[in-house]
Amino acid sequence: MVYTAPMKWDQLRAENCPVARALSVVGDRWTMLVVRDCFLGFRRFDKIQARLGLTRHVLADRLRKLEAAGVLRRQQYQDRPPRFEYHLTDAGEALFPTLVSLITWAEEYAPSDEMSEITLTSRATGQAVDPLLTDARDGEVITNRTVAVRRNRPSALPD
Amino acid sequence: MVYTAPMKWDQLRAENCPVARALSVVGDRWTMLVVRDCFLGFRRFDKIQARLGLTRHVLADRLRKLEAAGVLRRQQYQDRPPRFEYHLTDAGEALFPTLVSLITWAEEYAPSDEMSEITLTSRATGQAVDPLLTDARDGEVITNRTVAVRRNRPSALPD
DNA sequence: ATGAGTAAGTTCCCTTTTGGAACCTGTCAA
DNA sequence: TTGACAGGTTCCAAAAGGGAACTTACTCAT
Repeated sequence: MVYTAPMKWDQLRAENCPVARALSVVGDRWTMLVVRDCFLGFRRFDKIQARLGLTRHVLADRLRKLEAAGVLRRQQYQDRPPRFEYHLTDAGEALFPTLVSLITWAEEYAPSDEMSEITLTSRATGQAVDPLLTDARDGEVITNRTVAVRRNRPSALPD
Repeated sequence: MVYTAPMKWDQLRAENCPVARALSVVGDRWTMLVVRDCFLGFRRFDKIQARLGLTRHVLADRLRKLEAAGVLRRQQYQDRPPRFEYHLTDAGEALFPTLVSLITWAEEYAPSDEMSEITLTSRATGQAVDPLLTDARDGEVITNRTVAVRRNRPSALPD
């Protein structure tokens, strides 16, 4: 068997596959939930920790990594003692479609008996939105049937 | 402080938030990479293990969980000894927009120096596609500026 | 018939990560 | 001066993960 170097999680960001690189930033168990709370407007350590129920040092670690990855920006809102809020950067806000696609998937394939805790509404009309992934060039719907994920050569991964 | 029950990872699927429910299925470090390989047509244990470099018992565990979640379906392709392939179900194929949004994000915000290992091309034209999330009702582009993520009451999580 | 190869796991041991709880620092208000 | 608030850090025990070997049940070339 032709053996190619295994992909270690902590060096995933150097990988050539964009999926691996994205997951090296947001692929952690808690990270997308932290990002969700930032989109919901929760920006402070204690608030996010209480909402998510993760331990404080894991949250501190995730916030550091998200800041290092350029997804969050730490913004001081008081001196003495210095206190910070975590704001989404442009890169962080660009995760919105990912968050939306997770919501859309769960509403259909992992439903809850109760009413969902969050909804997506148009800021212009206030109406619920119905997210659909399309091709910007011609407006065609993007699904696994209409679009192919293809591997390019050369790849670090086995065929 | 009003304390609400912390969210344990293994009971995340019972949560009321669709993001949490989606992540209880695909929020693991390796799971979306397994799904990616299924979209690329890699369906067998050894192949996926060699490509991802994760340990065999972790892969076995993830495949079991993805099957239990209805994302993958185990399909026997030979008897004596019985051997199986892992195929995406409808729920699995419905993760395509999530995968695409991760790819799109990484290409812009976590670029690699080399050419990306995978690309998205139209099955009809063979051309590269330019994914864009829109509202199916009126075709408006969905971003954090045009669409609000809102919390509904009642919620299990603190305000 | 013998040994190597294929495929899909399981088992073992050790390291890393996480969970849970307490502690620390600086400030303000009662 | 005691307590609350905010954002961490530190400690220990438990859980998850990495690495490698082992198992089962075949096939195929020597």
